[in-house]
Amino acid sequence: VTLVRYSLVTTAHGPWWVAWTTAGACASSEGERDEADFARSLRARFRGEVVRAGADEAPTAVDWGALPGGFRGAVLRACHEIPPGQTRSYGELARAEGAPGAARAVGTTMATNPLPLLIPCHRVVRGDGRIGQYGIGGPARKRAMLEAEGCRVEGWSVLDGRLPAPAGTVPDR
DNA sequence: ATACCGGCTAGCC
DNA sequence: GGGCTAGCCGGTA
Repeated sequence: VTLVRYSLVTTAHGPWWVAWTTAGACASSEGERDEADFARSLRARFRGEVVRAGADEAPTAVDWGALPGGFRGAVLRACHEIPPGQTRSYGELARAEGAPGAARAVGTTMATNPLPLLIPCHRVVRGDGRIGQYGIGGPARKRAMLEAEGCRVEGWSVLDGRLPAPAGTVPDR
């Protein structure tokens, strides 16, 4: 019987719902979403109590046990390590997992990211530098997020995915 | 088993 | 640079 708490947190990329267990964050959703809808989805996914808590209690740690394992879990962990202001390509993540042809599967994994922002799937772009797709808000949102983190972007492409994050770059979440 | 489906890529105009 | 194609792979029905 797990206790899941949740709150609406203010982030550098707007308001987001975040839910967490004692181990860390376990679910997230865009802040525009209806609260009852989010809470309902939590009750469907996790057995036990779901209660609202204060935003200041929201963790930055991830409850990896509540997330998918296997290939997807490994890719999510790799994505989690991409620093702000940097990007990696779908193909790079695939190669890092020893599955060099699985770029497209990485894309699918990003599209079903259970913790957007905390697991920064917006930092995963196409191999040719183009921004690629983004589930919530589309490529325009993805571009805005990358720019907000200090990535140099021209048109729909990132110029350098490995620039060090400028001073004052906002932390994850 | 088997047949799709996708936040992709490499190759070729 | 752009546009198109076939190939790719993990996940899901």
